[in-house]
Amino acid sequence: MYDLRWIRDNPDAFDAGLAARGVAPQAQEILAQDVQARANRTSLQEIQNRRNALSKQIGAAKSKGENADGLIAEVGELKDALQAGEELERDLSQALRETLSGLPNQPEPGVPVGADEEANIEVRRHGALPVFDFEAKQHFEIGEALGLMDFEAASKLSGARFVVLRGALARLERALAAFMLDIHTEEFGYTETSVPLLVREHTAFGTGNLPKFEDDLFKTTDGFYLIPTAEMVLTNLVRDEVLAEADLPLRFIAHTPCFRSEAGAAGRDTRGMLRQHQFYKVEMVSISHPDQSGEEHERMTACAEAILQRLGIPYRAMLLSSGDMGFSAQRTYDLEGWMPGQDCYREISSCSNCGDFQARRMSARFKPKQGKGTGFVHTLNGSGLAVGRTLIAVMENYQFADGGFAIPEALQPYLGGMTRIG
RNA sequence: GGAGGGAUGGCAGAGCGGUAAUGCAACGGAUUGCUAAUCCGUCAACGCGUAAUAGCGUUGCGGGGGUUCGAGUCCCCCUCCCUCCGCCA
Repeated sequence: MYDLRWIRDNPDAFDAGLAARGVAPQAQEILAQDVQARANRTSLQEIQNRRNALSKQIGAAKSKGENADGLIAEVGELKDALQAGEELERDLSQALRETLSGLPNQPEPGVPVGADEEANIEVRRHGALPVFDFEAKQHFEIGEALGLMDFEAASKLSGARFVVLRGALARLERALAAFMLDIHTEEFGYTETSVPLLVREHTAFGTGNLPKFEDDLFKTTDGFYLIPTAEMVLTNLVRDEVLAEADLPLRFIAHTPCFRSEAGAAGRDTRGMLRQHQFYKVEMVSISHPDQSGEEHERMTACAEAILQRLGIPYRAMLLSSGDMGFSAQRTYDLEGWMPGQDCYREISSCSNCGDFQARRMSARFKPKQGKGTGFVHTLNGSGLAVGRTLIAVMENYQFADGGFAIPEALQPYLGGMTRIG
Protein backbone atom coordinates (compact mmCIF):
# COMPACT_ATOMS: atom_id res chain seq x y z
CA MET A 1 0.00 0.00 0.00
CA TYR A 2 1.27 3.40 -0.90
CA ASP A 3 1.60 6.69 0.91
CA LEU A 4 -0.54 9.08 -1.09
CA ARG A 5 1.58 12.01 -0.06
CA TRP A 6 4.64 10.32 -1.48
CA ILE A 7 2.84 9.83 -4.78
CA ARG A 8 1.84 13.51 -4.73
CA ASP A 9 5.45 14.54 -4.32
CA ASN A 10 6.99 11.92 -6.61
CA PRO A 11 4.49 11.07 -9.34
CA ASP A 12 7.16 10.39 -11.94
CA ALA A 13 9.20 8.12 -9.69
CA PHE A 14 5.97 6.32 -8.76
CA ASP A 15 5.09 5.62 -12.38
CA ALA A 16 8.65 4.66 -13.20
CA GLY A 17 8.59 2.11 -10.41
CA LEU A 18 5.33 0.70 -11.67
CA ALA A 19 6.68 0.60 -15.22
CA ALA A 20 9.60 -1.50 -13.98
CA ARG A 21 7.02 -3.99 -12.78
CA GLY A 22 5.05 -3.94 -15.98
CA VAL A 23 2.18 -1.82 -14.66
CA ALA A 24 0.76 1.08 -16.66
CA PRO A 25 1.18 4.63 -15.31
CA GLN A 26 -1.30 5.49 -12.55
CA ALA A 27 -0.12 8.76 -11.05
CA GLN A 28 -2.23 11.11 -13.13
CA GLU A 29 -5.44 9.23 -12.44
CA ILE A 30 -4.68 8.73 -8.77
CA LEU A 31 -3.72 12.36 -8.20
CA ALA A 32 -6.85 13.57 -9.95
CA GLN A 33 -8.90 11.45 -7.57
CA ASP A 34 -6.82 12.68 -4.68
CA VAL A 35 -7.40 16.34 -5.56
CA GLN A 36 -11.11 15.72 -5.77
CA ALA A 37 -11.16 13.84 -2.48
CA ARG A 38 -9.26 16.57 -0.65
CA ALA A 39 -11.39 19.36 -2.07
CA ASN A 40 -14.47 17.54 -0.91
CA ARG A 41 -12.94 16.85 2.48
CA THR A 42 -12.16 20.52 2.98
CA SER A 43 -15.64 21.71 2.10
CA LEU A 44 -17.21 18.92 4.13
CA GLN A 45 -15.18 19.95 7.14
CA GLU A 46 -16.39 23.53 6.81
CA ILE A 47 -19.98 22.36 6.86
CA GLN A 48 -19.31 20.06 9.80
CA ASN A 49 -17.70 22.93 11.61
CA ARG A 50 -20.81 25.08 11.17
CA ARG A 51 -23.12 22.28 12.20
CA ASN A 52 -21.11 21.68 15.35
CA ALA A 53 -21.13 25.35 16.25
CA LEU A 54 -24.87 25.70 15.70
CA SER A 55 -25.61 22.52 17.60
CA LYS A 56 -23.67 23.83 20.52
CA GLN A 57 -25.71 27.02 20.46
CA ILE A 58 -28.90 25.01 20.35
CA GLY A 59 -27.80 23.04 23.35
CA ALA A 60 -26.92 26.20 25.23
CA ALA A 61 -30.21 27.87 24.34
CA LYS A 62 -32.28 24.87 25.34
CA SER A 63 -30.53 24.48 28.65
CA LYS A 64 -31.54 28.08 29.41
CA GLY A 65 -35.07 27.32 28.33
CA GLU A 66 -34.88 29.63 25.33
CA ASN A 67 -36.47 28.98 21.97
CA ALA A 68 -34.03 27.47 19.46
CA ASP A 69 -36.31 26.97 16.48
CA GLY A 70 -34.47 29.51 14.35
CA LEU A 71 -31.15 27.81 14.93
CA ILE A 72 -32.64 24.39 14.28
CA ALA A 73 -34.02 25.59 10.99
CA GLU A 74 -30.64 27.04 10.07
CA VAL A 75 -28.75 23.84 10.77
CA GLY A 76 -31.42 21.91 8.92
CA GLU A 77 -30.41 23.69 5.74
CA LEU A 78 -26.96 22.12 6.01
CA LYS A 79 -28.34 18.62 6.05
CA ASP A 80 -28.35 17.84 2.33
CA ALA A 81 -24.89 19.23 1.69
CA LEU A 82 -23.61 17.37 4.70
CA GLN A 83 -25.01 14.07 3.61
CA ALA A 84 -23.80 14.50 0.04
CA GLY A 85 -20.32 15.43 1.25
CA GLU A 86 -20.11 12.44 3.55
CA GLU A 87 -21.24 10.07 0.87
CA LEU A 88 -18.75 11.45 -1.62
CA GLU A 89 -16.00 11.23 0.95
CA ARG A 90 -16.75 7.54 1.49
CA ASP A 91 -16.90 6.75 -2.19
CA LEU A 92 -13.76 8.63 -3.14
CA SER A 93 -11.61 7.28 -0.36
CA GLN A 94 -12.82 3.77 -0.99
CA ALA A 95 -12.05 4.06 -4.70
CA LEU A 96 -8.57 5.31 -3.91
CA ARG A 97 -8.00 2.54 -1.41
CA GLU A 98 -9.05 -0.05 -3.94
CA THR A 99 -6.77 1.32 -6.62
CA LEU A 100 -3.80 1.56 -4.28
CA SER A 101 -4.27 -1.86 -2.71
CA GLY A 102 -3.93 -3.53 -6.10
CA LEU A 103 -0.58 -1.97 -7.01
CA PRO A 104 2.72 -3.76 -6.41
CA ASN A 105 5.54 -2.33 -4.33
CA GLN A 106 8.23 -0.12 -5.82
CA PRO A 107 11.54 -1.79 -6.60
CA GLU A 108 14.40 -0.41 -4.56
CA PRO A 109 17.12 1.50 -6.41
CA GLY A 110 19.71 -1.03 -7.53
CA VAL A 111 17.16 -3.68 -8.39
CA PRO A 112 17.69 -4.68 -12.02
CA VAL A 113 14.83 -3.62 -14.24
CA GLY A 114 13.45 -6.42 -16.36
CA ALA A 115 10.35 -8.35 -17.24
CA ASP A 116 11.25 -11.74 -15.74
CA GLU A 117 13.98 -14.00 -14.39
CA GLU A 118 16.13 -13.35 -17.46
CA ALA A 119 17.07 -10.03 -15.92
CA ASN A 120 18.04 -11.44 -12.52
CA ILE A 121 21.61 -10.86 -11.45
CA GLU A 122 23.79 -13.52 -9.85
CA VAL A 123 25.47 -11.93 -6.86
CA ARG A 124 27.22 -14.92 -5.27
CA ARG A 125 27.97 -18.55 -5.86
CA HIS A 126 28.99 -21.01 -3.20
CA GLY A 127 30.13 -24.64 -3.15
CA ALA A 128 31.68 -26.86 -5.77
CA LEU A 129 29.24 -28.86 -7.87
CA PRO A 130 29.36 -32.60 -7.16
CA VAL A 131 30.92 -34.81 -9.82
CA PHE A 132 29.37 -38.22 -10.50
CA ASP A 133 30.84 -41.12 -12.44
CA PHE A 134 27.31 -42.14 -13.33
CA GLU A 135 24.27 -40.32 -14.59
CA ALA A 136 22.78 -38.31 -11.77
CA LYS A 137 19.16 -39.18 -11.04
CA GLN A 138 16.33 -36.90 -10.13
CA HIS A 139 15.02 -37.06 -6.59
CA PHE A 140 11.81 -38.87 -7.50
CA GLU A 141 13.71 -41.59 -9.32
CA ILE A 142 15.83 -42.15 -6.23
CA GLY A 143 12.93 -41.93 -3.80
CA GLU A 144 10.57 -44.16 -5.75
CA ALA A 145 13.24 -46.80 -6.34
CA LEU A 146 13.88 -46.89 -2.59
CA GLY A 147 10.18 -47.29 -1.98
CA LEU A 148 10.20 -44.25 0.31
CA MET A 149 8.55 -41.68 -1.95
CA ASP A 150 5.09 -42.55 -3.18
CA PHE A 151 3.22 -40.31 -5.61
CA GLU A 152 0.63 -42.94 -6.46
CA ALA A 153 -0.45 -43.26 -2.88
CA ALA A 154 -0.69 -39.49 -2.63
CA SER A 155 -2.71 -39.22 -5.79
CA LYS A 156 -5.11 -41.84 -4.50
CA LEU A 157 -5.69 -39.61 -1.50
CA SER A 158 -5.51 -36.15 -2.96
CA GLY A 159 -4.71 -36.17 -6.66
CA ALA A 160 -1.76 -34.55 -8.38
CA ARG A 161 0.90 -32.42 -6.66
CA PHE A 162 0.98 -34.33 -3.40
CA VAL A 163 3.42 -36.88 -2.07
CA VAL A 164 3.64 -39.56 0.60
CA LEU A 165 7.02 -40.06 2.21
CA ARG A 166 7.79 -43.15 4.23
CA GLY A 167 10.32 -44.40 6.72
CA ALA A 168 13.73 -42.79 6.64
CA LEU A 169 12.68 -40.23 4.07
CA ALA A 170 9.79 -39.01 6.20
CA ARG A 171 12.19 -38.81 9.09
CA LEU A 172 14.70 -36.91 6.98
CA GLU A 173 12.08 -34.30 6.24
CA ARG A 174 11.39 -33.89 9.93
CA ALA A 175 15.12 -33.81 10.71
CA LEU A 176 15.74 -31.06 8.18
CA ALA A 177 13.10 -28.85 9.77
CA ALA A 178 14.47 -29.45 13.26
CA PHE A 179 18.00 -28.75 12.09
CA MET A 180 16.99 -25.45 10.50
CA LEU A 181 14.94 -24.33 13.49
CA ASP A 182 17.74 -25.11 15.93
CA ILE A 183 20.26 -23.05 14.02
CA HIS A 184 18.01 -20.06 13.49
CA THR A 185 16.80 -19.98 17.07
CA GLU A 186 20.03 -20.83 18.86
CA GLU A 187 22.50 -18.98 16.68
CA PHE A 188 20.61 -16.29 14.82
CA GLY A 189 18.18 -15.00 17.41
CA TYR A 190 14.86 -15.94 15.84
CA THR A 191 12.01 -16.76 18.17
CA GLU A 192 10.36 -20.06 17.39
CA THR A 193 6.66 -19.57 16.87
CA SER A 194 3.80 -21.99 16.45
CA VAL A 195 1.00 -20.39 14.48
CA PRO A 196 -2.45 -20.89 12.98
CA LEU A 197 -2.48 -22.31 9.47
CA LEU A 198 -5.90 -20.90 8.75
CA VAL A 199 -6.32 -17.15 8.61
CA ARG A 200 -8.98 -14.59 7.89
CA GLU A 201 -9.22 -12.21 5.02
CA HIS A 202 -7.63 -9.19 6.69
CA THR A 203 -4.53 -11.22 7.44
CA ALA A 204 -4.12 -12.22 3.82
CA PHE A 205 -4.69 -8.61 2.84
CA GLY A 206 -1.96 -7.42 5.18
CA THR A 207 0.81 -9.29 3.43
CA GLY A 208 -0.50 -8.43 -0.02
CA ASN A 209 -1.93 -11.82 -0.98
CA LEU A 210 -5.39 -10.31 -1.16
CA PRO A 211 -7.24 -8.90 -2.97
CA LYS A 212 -5.19 -9.59 -6.06
CA PHE A 213 -4.05 -13.18 -5.66
CA GLU A 214 -7.03 -14.96 -4.22
CA ASP A 215 -6.73 -17.63 -6.94
CA ASP A 216 -3.41 -18.75 -5.50
CA LEU A 217 -4.95 -19.53 -2.14
CA PHE A 218 -7.09 -22.34 -0.82
CA LYS A 219 -10.21 -21.12 0.94
CA THR A 220 -12.41 -23.07 3.30
CA THR A 221 -16.18 -23.08 3.01
CA ASP A 222 -16.45 -20.93 6.11
CA GLY A 223 -14.15 -18.25 4.81
CA PHE A 224 -10.71 -19.14 6.15
CA TYR A 225 -7.65 -19.11 3.92
CA LEU A 226 -4.96 -21.77 4.25
CA ILE A 227 -1.61 -20.06 4.59
CA PRO A 228 0.60 -20.25 1.48
CA THR A 229 3.57 -19.40 3.69
CA ALA A 230 4.16 -18.65 7.36
CA GLU A 231 5.16 -15.17 6.24
CA MET A 232 1.47 -14.41 6.29
CA VAL A 233 1.01 -15.20 9.95
CA LEU A 234 4.37 -14.14 11.33
CA THR A 235 4.20 -10.77 9.61
CA ASN A 236 0.64 -10.14 10.74
CA LEU A 237 1.64 -10.71 14.35
CA VAL A 238 2.33 -6.97 14.46
CA ARG A 239 -0.85 -5.92 12.72
CA ASP A 240 -2.44 -2.91 14.44
CA GLU A 241 0.45 -2.68 16.86
CA VAL A 242 2.45 0.34 17.90
CA LEU A 243 5.83 -1.06 18.87
CA ALA A 244 8.51 0.54 21.01
CA GLU A 245 11.49 1.56 18.93
CA ALA A 246 13.78 -0.19 21.40
CA ASP A 247 12.03 -3.52 20.74
CA LEU A 248 13.07 -3.57 17.08
CA PRO A 249 14.01 -5.70 15.33
CA LEU A 250 11.62 -8.55 16.10
CA ARG A 251 12.66 -11.86 14.59
CA PHE A 252 10.23 -14.77 14.28
CA ILE A 253 10.56 -18.19 12.78
CA ALA A 254 8.03 -20.93 12.22
CA HIS A 255 7.96 -24.36 10.66
CA THR A 256 4.63 -24.84 8.93
CA PRO A 257 2.95 -26.59 6.07
CA CYS A 258 2.25 -24.22 3.18
CA PHE A 259 -0.73 -24.55 0.87
CA ARG A 260 -0.78 -23.24 -2.65
CA SER A 261 -3.28 -23.79 -5.40
CA GLU A 262 -0.59 -23.36 -8.07
CA ALA A 263 -3.36 -22.01 -10.25
CA GLY A 264 -1.05 -20.50 -12.83
CA ALA A 265 1.43 -23.34 -12.91
CA ALA A 266 -0.48 -25.98 -14.86
CA GLY A 267 1.99 -28.25 -16.61
CA ARG A 268 5.03 -26.84 -14.80
CA ASP A 269 7.23 -29.14 -12.71
CA THR A 270 4.62 -31.86 -12.73
CA ARG A 271 7.01 -34.69 -11.86
CA GLY A 272 8.33 -35.10 -8.37
CA MET A 273 7.87 -33.01 -5.28
CA LEU A 274 9.34 -29.74 -6.50
CA ARG A 275 5.98 -28.02 -6.87
CA GLN A 276 3.24 -29.28 -4.60
CA HIS A 277 -0.05 -28.06 -3.26
CA GLN A 278 1.32 -28.69 0.21
CA PHE A 279 4.88 -28.51 1.48
CA TYR A 280 6.81 -27.70 4.64
CA LYS A 281 8.80 -24.55 5.01
CA VAL A 282 10.80 -22.93 7.77
CA GLU A 283 10.12 -19.23 7.46
CA MET A 284 11.92 -16.25 8.94
CA VAL A 285 10.25 -12.88 9.45
CA SER A 286 11.88 -9.70 10.72
CA ILE A 287 10.09 -6.59 11.83
CA SER A 288 12.65 -3.88 11.43
CA HIS A 289 13.25 -0.20 11.98
CA PRO A 290 13.06 1.55 8.60
CA ASP A 291 16.68 2.66 8.86
CA GLN A 292 17.88 -0.89 9.38
CA SER A 293 15.88 -2.98 6.98
CA GLY A 294 18.54 -3.05 4.27
CA GLU A 295 21.05 -4.41 6.72
CA GLU A 296 18.49 -6.82 8.17
CA HIS A 297 17.79 -8.11 4.67
CA GLU A 298 21.43 -8.99 4.09
CA ARG A 299 21.58 -10.63 7.51
CA MET A 300 18.47 -12.69 6.87
CA THR A 301 19.77 -13.87 3.53
CA ALA A 302 23.02 -14.89 5.21
CA CYS A 303 21.02 -16.91 7.77
CA ALA A 304 19.37 -18.86 4.97
CA GLU A 305 22.70 -19.34 3.23
CA ALA A 306 24.20 -20.73 6.41
CA ILE A 307 21.79 -23.66 6.24
CA LEU A 308 22.76 -24.47 2.67
CA GLN A 309 26.42 -24.19 3.55
CA ARG A 310 26.19 -26.53 6.51
CA LEU A 311 24.28 -29.06 4.47
CA GLY A 312 26.90 -28.82 1.74
CA ILE A 313 24.43 -27.88 -0.95
CA PRO A 314 25.98 -25.75 -3.71
CA TYR A 315 23.96 -22.66 -4.42
CA ARG A 316 23.92 -19.27 -6.01
CA ALA A 317 22.32 -16.06 -4.78
CA MET A 318 20.27 -14.12 -7.29
CA LEU A 319 19.14 -10.51 -7.02
CA LEU A 320 15.70 -10.64 -8.60
CA SER A 321 14.70 -8.24 -11.32
CA SER A 322 11.80 -5.86 -10.91
CA GLY A 323 9.53 -8.11 -12.95
CA ASP A 324 10.40 -11.33 -11.12
CA MET A 325 9.81 -10.05 -7.59
CA GLY A 326 6.70 -10.75 -5.57
CA PHE A 327 3.92 -8.18 -5.24
CA SER A 328 4.95 -6.84 -1.83
CA ALA A 329 8.73 -6.93 -2.22
CA GLN A 330 11.00 -4.00 -2.88
CA ARG A 331 14.14 -6.12 -3.05
CA THR A 332 14.49 -9.89 -3.16
CA TYR A 333 17.32 -12.42 -3.12
CA ASP A 334 16.55 -15.92 -4.28
CA LEU A 335 18.87 -18.68 -3.18
CA GLU A 336 18.99 -21.42 -5.77
CA GLY A 337 20.27 -24.82 -4.76
CA TRP A 338 22.04 -27.08 -7.16
CA MET A 339 19.91 -29.98 -8.39
CA PRO A 340 22.20 -32.50 -10.10
CA GLY A 341 19.30 -34.56 -11.42
CA GLN A 342 17.95 -31.56 -13.30
CA ASP A 343 21.43 -30.21 -13.96
CA CYS A 344 20.40 -26.71 -12.89
CA TYR A 345 19.89 -24.42 -9.91
CA ARG A 346 16.39 -24.23 -8.46
CA GLU A 347 14.90 -21.80 -5.98
CA ILE A 348 15.14 -23.08 -2.45
CA SER A 349 14.79 -19.81 -0.56
CA SER A 350 13.52 -16.33 -1.25
CA CYS A 351 14.38 -13.43 1.03
CA SER A 352 12.53 -10.15 0.59
CA ASN A 353 12.54 -6.72 2.08
CA CYS A 354 9.02 -5.34 1.78
CA GLY A 355 9.85 -1.93 3.21
CA ASP A 356 6.75 -0.30 4.69
CA PHE A 357 4.46 -1.76 2.02
CA GLN A 358 2.95 -4.48 4.19
CA ALA A 359 3.20 -2.37 7.33
CA ARG A 360 0.88 0.21 5.78
CA ARG A 361 -1.62 -2.47 4.84
CA MET A 362 -1.50 -3.86 8.37
CA SER A 363 -1.08 -0.58 10.23
CA ALA A 364 2.06 -1.88 11.92
CA ARG A 365 3.86 1.05 13.45
CA PHE A 366 6.51 2.00 15.97
CA LYS A 367 6.93 5.02 18.17
CA PRO A 368 10.18 6.84 17.55
CA LYS A 369 12.03 7.94 20.66
CA GLN A 370 12.51 11.37 19.17
CA GLY A 371 9.78 13.33 17.50
CA LYS A 372 6.03 13.11 17.34
CA GLY A 373 3.64 10.58 15.90
CA THR A 374 4.44 7.10 14.73
CA GLY A 375 6.27 5.54 11.81
CA PHE A 376 5.65 2.39 9.85
CA VAL A 377 7.97 -0.52 10.48
CA HIS A 378 9.63 -2.43 7.68
CA THR A 379 8.83 -6.11 7.21
CA LEU A 380 11.09 -8.79 5.80
CA ASN A 381 10.56 -12.44 5.13
CA GLY A 382 12.73 -15.28 3.95
CA SER A 383 12.63 -19.03 3.68
CA GLY A 384 15.17 -20.67 5.85
CA LEU A 385 14.60 -22.99 3.97
CA ALA A 386 11.89 -24.66 1.93
CA VAL A 387 12.07 -28.11 3.52
CA GLY A 388 10.76 -30.15 0.59
CA ARG A 389 13.16 -28.61 -1.85
CA THR A 390 16.03 -28.97 0.58
CA LEU A 391 15.18 -32.65 0.84
CA ILE A 392 15.38 -32.89 -2.93
CA ALA A 393 18.73 -31.14 -2.98
CA VAL A 394 20.15 -33.45 -0.32
CA MET A 395 18.99 -36.56 -2.16
CA GLU A 396 20.34 -35.45 -5.50
CA ASN A 397 23.65 -33.97 -4.35
CA TYR A 398 24.53 -36.89 -2.08
CA GLN A 399 23.37 -39.73 -4.30
CA PHE A 400 25.36 -42.89 -4.92
CA ALA A 401 25.54 -45.07 -8.02
CA ASP A 402 23.75 -47.84 -6.13
CA GLY A 403 20.59 -45.78 -5.70
CA GLY A 404 21.10 -44.69 -2.11
CA PHE A 405 22.31 -41.36 -0.83
CA ALA A 406 24.40 -40.03 2.05
CA ILE A 407 23.20 -37.91 4.95
CA PRO A 408 25.14 -34.64 5.30
CA GLU A 409 27.27 -34.78 8.42
CA ALA A 410 25.57 -31.84 10.11
CA LEU A 411 22.25 -33.62 9.84
CA GLN A 412 23.30 -37.01 11.15
CA PRO A 413 22.65 -36.22 14.83
CA TYR A 414 19.05 -35.49 13.86
CA LEU A 415 18.71 -38.97 12.36
CA GLY A 416 20.08 -40.97 15.22
CA GLY A 417 23.53 -41.07 13.65
CA MET A 418 22.35 -42.50 10.34
CA THR A 419 24.92 -41.87 7.60
CA ARG A 420 23.02 -42.97 4.55
CA ILE A 421 19.59 -43.89 3.31
CA GLY A 422 19.09 -46.78 0.93
C1' G B 1 -25.08 -26.17 18.44
C1' G B 2 -27.74 -23.40 23.00
C1' A B 3 -27.53 -19.16 26.59
C1' G B 4 -25.31 -14.81 28.17
C1' G B 5 -21.48 -10.80 28.40
C1' G B 6 -18.24 -7.60 25.85
C1' A B 7 -15.23 -4.39 21.98
C1' U B 8 -13.38 3.32 24.12
C1' G B 9 -6.24 6.43 22.88
C1' G B 10 0.50 2.82 23.64
C1' C B 11 -1.93 0.20 28.04
C1' A B 12 -5.74 0.29 32.00
C1' G B 13 -10.51 2.32 32.53
C1' A B 14 -15.11 5.80 33.31
C1' G B 15 -18.87 7.92 30.53
C1' C B 16 -25.26 5.50 28.66
C1' G B 17 -28.17 12.18 24.23
C1' G B 18 -24.93 18.15 24.83
C1' U B 19 -17.01 19.94 23.32
C1' A B 20 -13.93 11.84 24.89
C1' A B 21 -13.10 11.77 32.57
C1' U B 22 -9.12 9.77 35.24
C1' G B 23 -4.80 6.65 36.01
C1' C B 24 -0.24 4.32 34.11
C1' A B 25 3.59 4.39 30.44
C1' A B 26 6.31 7.32 26.93
C1' C B 27 8.19 11.99 25.04
C1' G B 28 9.19 17.53 25.55
C1' G B 29 9.74 21.53 28.98
C1' A B 30 10.07 23.85 33.98
C1' U B 31 12.20 23.20 38.70
C1' U B 32 16.37 20.89 41.26
C1' G B 33 24.12 19.97 43.65
C1' C B 34 22.94 14.86 40.87
C1' U B 35 19.11 11.12 40.77
C1' A B 36 14.21 10.81 42.47
C1' A B 37 9.88 13.54 43.29
C1' U B 38 6.76 17.61 41.68
C1' C B 39 4.38 20.89 38.04
C1' C B 40 3.02 22.12 32.84
C1' G B 41 2.51 20.40 28.00
C1' U B 42 2.51 16.62 24.24
C1' C B 43 0.77 11.84 23.18
C1' A B 44 -4.05 8.67 16.66
C1' A B 45 -5.53 9.73 11.56
C1' C B 46 -6.71 13.33 8.09
C1' G B 47 -7.67 18.40 5.85
C1' C B 48 -6.21 23.63 5.47
C1' G B 49 -1.69 26.08 6.22
C1' U B 50 4.04 26.33 6.34
C1' A B 51 10.51 26.12 3.56
C1' A B 52 9.80 23.34 8.01
C1' U B 53 7.50 24.57 12.58
C1' A B 54 3.48 27.02 14.69
C1' G B 55 -1.53 27.57 14.07
C1' C B 56 -6.78 26.49 12.64
C1' G B 57 -10.16 22.63 11.82
C1' U B 58 -12.40 17.73 10.96
C1' U B 59 -12.65 12.80 12.11
C1' G B 60 -11.72 8.94 15.59
C1' C B 61 -15.26 5.02 21.11
C1' G B 62 -15.00 -2.94 16.57
C1' G B 63 -17.38 -2.23 11.07
C1' G B 64 -21.77 -0.53 8.27
C1' G B 65 -26.63 1.82 8.10
C1' G B 66 -30.56 4.75 10.74
C1' U B 67 -33.04 8.32 14.39
C1' U B 68 -31.65 13.47 16.17
C1' C B 69 -30.19 20.42 15.81
C1' G B 70 -26.51 17.17 18.25
C1' A B 71 -24.83 9.89 19.00
C1' G B 72 -19.40 6.64 22.50
C1' U B 73 -24.48 6.96 24.54
C1' C B 74 -30.89 5.27 21.28
C1' C B 75 -32.52 1.66 16.96
C1' C B 76 -31.15 -2.10 12.95
C1' C B 77 -27.45 -5.29 10.45
C1' C B 78 -22.51 -7.45 10.47
C1' U B 79 -17.57 -8.92 12.48
C1' C B 80 -14.53 -10.41 16.31
C1' C B 81 -13.46 -11.65 21.53
C1' C B 82 -14.89 -13.74 26.34
C1' U B 83 -17.92 -16.85 29.93
C1' C B 84 -21.23 -20.99 30.90
C1' C B 85 -23.73 -25.49 28.90
C1' G B 86 -23.52 -29.42 25.10
C1' C B 87 -20.24 -32.13 21.72
C1' C B 88 -15.12 -33.35 20.81
C1' A B 89 -9.03 -33.82 19.90
